[in-house]
Amino acid sequence: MSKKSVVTAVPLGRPRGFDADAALRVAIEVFWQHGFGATTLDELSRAMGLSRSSFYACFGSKHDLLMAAVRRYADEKFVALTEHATTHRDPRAAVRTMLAAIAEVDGGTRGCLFVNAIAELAPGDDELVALAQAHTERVGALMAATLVRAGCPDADAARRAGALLALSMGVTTLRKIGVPVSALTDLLAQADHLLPLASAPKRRNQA
Amino acid sequence: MSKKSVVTAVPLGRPRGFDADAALRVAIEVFWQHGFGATTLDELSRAMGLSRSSFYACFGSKHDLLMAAVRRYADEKFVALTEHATTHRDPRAAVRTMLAAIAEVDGGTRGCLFVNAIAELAPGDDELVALAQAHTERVGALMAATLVRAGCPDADAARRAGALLALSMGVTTLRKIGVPVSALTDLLAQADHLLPLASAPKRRNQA
DNA sequence: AGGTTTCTGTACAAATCAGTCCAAAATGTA
DNA sequence: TACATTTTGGACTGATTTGTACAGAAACCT
Repeated sequence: MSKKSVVTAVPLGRPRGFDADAALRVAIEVFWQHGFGATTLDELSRAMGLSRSSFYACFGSKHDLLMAAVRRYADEKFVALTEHATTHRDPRAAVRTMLAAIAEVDGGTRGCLFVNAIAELAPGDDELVALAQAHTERVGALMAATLVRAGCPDADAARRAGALLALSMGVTTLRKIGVPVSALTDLLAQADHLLPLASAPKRRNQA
Repeated sequence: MSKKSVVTAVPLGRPRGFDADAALRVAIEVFWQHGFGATTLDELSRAMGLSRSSFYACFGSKHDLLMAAVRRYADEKFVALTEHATTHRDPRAAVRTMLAAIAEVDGGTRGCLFVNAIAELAPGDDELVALAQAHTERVGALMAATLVRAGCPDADAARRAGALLALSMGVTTLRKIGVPVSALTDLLAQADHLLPLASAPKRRNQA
């Protein structure tokens, strides 16, 4: 009755000659390097290795592609952060690793694609703002949970997580103007002052 | 011998029919709101109230105008910060006021023109990067000096100042995606943990 | 008032932009 | 092999971009 299988859904006609996933990854790099406005469609399609018509057929528009790129970037980063949060035995170490990841300390002078896009297009771009809100919220929640695990009182977790987030985001901007990595890691280490008691881990009323 | 005075240098011919200073201020607003790439020259000249030829005769180019706008913005902010640093009797209060000023907490959702420009154009724009470096350095030095005045050991002042700077810059980005002001001030108050002993102001070995 | 210098509005130029269209090519199926 | 379906390349479009040229108007100095 049905041709083959409902779930397999073999595409008819000529298959595309490029890997949409790899192309999106390239697009991330290009937007990351040059921003949205300064990137032309020719530059994009050439770097991604596909023609104009294939570009529009697959990605819709320049702005759609940006959204896809930022979304992918944010998702992958969130996955990595979750891993950092759960992998480390010491929650304080987990927080430090997370901060370094958010700050993109070893990502060159491109800064953070997420922060870059927000700074360039928000608050005028509603779609981007919505995505940014959702992503910031989930990362903040993850950070807060890790802080609680490190002994931070629940009432303070959210605001401290927010401060740490802001700190890391600011670091990405400093990186873009050429502040050396050594100074930034040194600077990022100051986050320890926002963590629960340094030397004494978890001093609770237990037994 | 000389016409009138060397320093006065009265301009010959028809005087310009607009206030270049006020026009620059308007340009700051426009760039602040829409960024560099998304702002057209028509939009600029119309908002500034001058024709195309007057625009180019007075400001050179769109990019030159951006540089002038950012420079003016940074200079005025630095003047205000210096005032905050020297006016307050309590250096801790001075720091808090400075942070609020840098974070543009009550500046709407436009964020900070300085951070916006960096995120959009750095690291590709050498001229902007140079300006950003110089400004960041002087603000950092001012902040560090204030921290020292608050009892922070000299060795830590620079990195703590940097952390506070990054924190404030990150807050501007959060503001752009709609995080409410109340949350941000609450979040910014976490900076106290980066200051010398909170409740006990200056516990040194004196007498 | 005359002359000189500078401003100002508009028209113009050349380039570039995002996005569309269409015919040809390539694939799976029958 | 013939058909249906989709991709692909490249030309094309129309709007928009920054920046320039020019001619007339306006102000200052002598």
